Amino acid sequence: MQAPDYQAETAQCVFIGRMLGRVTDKWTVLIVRVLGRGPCRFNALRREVGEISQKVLASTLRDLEENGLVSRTVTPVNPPQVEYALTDLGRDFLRPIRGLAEWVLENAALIEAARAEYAARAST
Amino acid sequence: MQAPDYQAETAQCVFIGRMLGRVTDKWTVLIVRVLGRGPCRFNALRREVGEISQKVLASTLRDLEENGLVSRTVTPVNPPQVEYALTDLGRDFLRPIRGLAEWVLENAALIEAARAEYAARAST
DNA sequence: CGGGATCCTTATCGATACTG
DNA sequence: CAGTATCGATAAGGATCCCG
Repeated sequence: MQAPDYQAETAQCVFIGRMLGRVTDKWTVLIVRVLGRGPCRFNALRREVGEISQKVLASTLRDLEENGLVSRTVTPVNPPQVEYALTDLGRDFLRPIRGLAEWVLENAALIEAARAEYAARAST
Repeated sequence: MQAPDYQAETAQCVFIGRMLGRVTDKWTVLIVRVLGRGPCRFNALRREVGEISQKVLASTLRDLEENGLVSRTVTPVNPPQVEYALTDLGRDFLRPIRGLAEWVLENAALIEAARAEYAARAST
């Protein structure tokens, strides 16, 4: 027997899973981290982040904006200027992300060891 | 100018991003959560998790095993019996995951509000 | 400079069928 | 029961061109 709210919990987890999915793709973490150091414009962001196509950067930024983690400020000058920055929510989001990041870093050796052992077992 | 270890930090973040990617697909969180309640066999796991194909379940479990978060114990009886369980590392991993989950739940309303506002802006 | 539109290439997912 | 193998659909990612 399980707790009565098990189904609700499952629904929550699906919701969380979706949010995690939105938030944890390959690039989101990198972008949030760069923006954590201060506002940044599109192409500057692109250079800082590394090997990302503008399409993916644009769509990732749209997602972040849609979820309220990033703000987008257009200054209508010539040439156009668009600044991206973390919102309060986005800055707050750095906290759990850092928690996860720290965990990964702390346990990187264990994970690598597990992977090596797994590879060894597989090739035997 | 930036801190001298910025490149290294970037590499770290790419590593973290990869780990996050491994760890945060649609199903991983759900599976880890179910296993957090105790060991479970393949088909039982499949029923508990919900709408998942055995292919995806199998490959997700392989990934988790490869990263050392889940153990796989085969008991050679008839019919075959395979138990999956969290390893110590996997149990420890619940901590940051829960941190993230809590953050998502705490801020779900804000995120939904941001999404609603964004949608409203877009349709205008 | 900051993207949108398009096309093409790859992973990913799911369903079905088959094995020890 | 616990998977692997195969196939088709679909989504994600990248490259390129173009426009305000």
